[in-house]
Amino acid sequence: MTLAADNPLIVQGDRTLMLHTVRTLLDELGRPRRDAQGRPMTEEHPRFAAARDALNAFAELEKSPDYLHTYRLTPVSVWNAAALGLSADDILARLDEFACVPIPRNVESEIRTWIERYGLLRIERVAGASGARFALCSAAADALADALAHESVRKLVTLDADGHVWLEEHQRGSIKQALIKLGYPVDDRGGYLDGDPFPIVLKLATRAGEPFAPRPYQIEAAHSFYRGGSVLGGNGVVVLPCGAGKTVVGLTAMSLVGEKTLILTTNTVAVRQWREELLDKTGISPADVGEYTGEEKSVRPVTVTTYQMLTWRRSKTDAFEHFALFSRENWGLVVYDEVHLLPAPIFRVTAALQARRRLGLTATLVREDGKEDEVFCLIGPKRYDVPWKVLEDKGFIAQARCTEVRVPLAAALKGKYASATARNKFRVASENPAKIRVVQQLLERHQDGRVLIIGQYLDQLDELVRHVRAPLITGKTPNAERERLYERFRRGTERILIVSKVGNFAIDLPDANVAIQISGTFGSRQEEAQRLGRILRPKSDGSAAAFYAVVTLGSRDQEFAQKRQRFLTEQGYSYEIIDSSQLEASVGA
DNA sequence: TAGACAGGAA
DNA sequence: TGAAATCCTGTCTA
Repeated sequence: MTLAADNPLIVQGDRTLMLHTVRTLLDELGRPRRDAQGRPMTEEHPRFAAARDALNAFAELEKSPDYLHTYRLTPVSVWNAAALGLSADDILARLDEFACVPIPRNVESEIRTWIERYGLLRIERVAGASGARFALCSAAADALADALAHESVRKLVTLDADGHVWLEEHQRGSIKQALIKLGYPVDDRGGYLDGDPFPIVLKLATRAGEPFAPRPYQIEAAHSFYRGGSVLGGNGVVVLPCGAGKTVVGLTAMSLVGEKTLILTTNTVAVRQWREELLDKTGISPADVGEYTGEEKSVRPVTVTTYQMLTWRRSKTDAFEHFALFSRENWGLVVYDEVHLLPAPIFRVTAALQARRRLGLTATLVREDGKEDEVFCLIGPKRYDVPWKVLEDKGFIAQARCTEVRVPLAAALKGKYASATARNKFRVASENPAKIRVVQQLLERHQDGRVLIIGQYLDQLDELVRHVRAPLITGKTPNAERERLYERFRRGTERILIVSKVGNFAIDLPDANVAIQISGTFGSRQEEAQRLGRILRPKSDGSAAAFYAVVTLGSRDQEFAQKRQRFLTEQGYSYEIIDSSQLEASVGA
């Protein structure tokens, strides 16, 4: 089907894509049908879901209000598609298939240019008498000349009399960074050093005696990364939803590489979880798994550490003391857990590590700091991605119903809101005391639910504790106490937990099936995804999970809630919007 | 020698 | 846009 007038997509000259989510129902005479109140009736656009899934591979969702979603084509979004094997014709065919107006010429040519640029410049390893050398080359002489016209590139290379362009091995990363800024994503065929061999086999049963095998998509993801060990594989990012078992993808990749491995994580809880998983699901002996943290600094064939450990320094001007870990062993693979959080200094070391295999794992490739291009050129392209909804359909993650509950601000607080500075408006709206009543109603609705209540402001959470009988966990709660409360929640002794931002990080509460978010960070898409992820572990009875975002009606809070929801909307989740009075009615009924 | 806690960094 | 949580190291106590 091509260019049908009732298609849902408009491609605009500024590279934005507008996608209609609904269409108006018409009567036999072609007039809008109206409901009892005389309002035009709508239904979900029949091609919306298919279009959304098609666009997901090469465009980024920007805005998702009710009726019209906006996507953007960016160089990185298109290069990721190129790395997945899509051609310009594939992309244009998909746009054509869903468009209701012609695709602007300039967009077509830009897509072609971007796709052509992917791999136009290559880094090749050239064997020589005195060891391997690395050359920057291209089938297109003018592209090479264009790149060399920039000082940022030329200062990193040497030219010989024959016009060959040579670079030092350790400059592979820097040159790729410089070139991607110029719009040239380099195809690095320089290959990898072999790390010290360290065979890793996956076990067929966990220590608890339960059968274990990676799921089909986990195996596929690991193979998409490794690709038979050729120079075309061996680096890149695997994107999987929270709760879909990214660690197992890491373990499978490690077993394919079979060399000493360095694993980088965000915090010590995650370090322990990786260690547990390694011992539970692989044949590695406890003596071969090292933990390199504040408490213990052991370096073993498989070593797990934190980003903070590596980026620690005495003062701003001192050196990064623990960077040496990267060269302490002949690592064959470096795993970057939660790669969307990778801090700037780690990019710097990674730039010098281009001869090591690198695997990035994340649930959300979007970074709020816009450094997607650095992830792209230093870790690698997106190698594998499964839409959340697909895993949901197959039962690997729980179904989730998302609801946004809008609560008015009491008249007494309207003045305070109006007179607050722009930056305080968000907080005043976020801390709307009327949200407490909503929480109580939601708790009534889910009387048997295992509920997490998540908030951003400690004052607000303290206030909530006075009305809802449940323990509160914040950053100040000692680790032992946290563990005790999590354990009580798992056993069912506690049915409700109130958590601050600690709830964003690795906490493993498989039975939680209701999450109520009463406040969140300004517009963090990945935070919203993490929070939903907390309740996505499949339930033993196969039941659905419920996610509520409680926001103040018509306020900054509501605006930012929409921004936060963008990522999940892109994944196919839709938020039902209700206002608090409806909730009152439904609970009463 | 473990644990608790303060202080600094990003 | 700001608040909160994190981690590390170093020091103190028992």
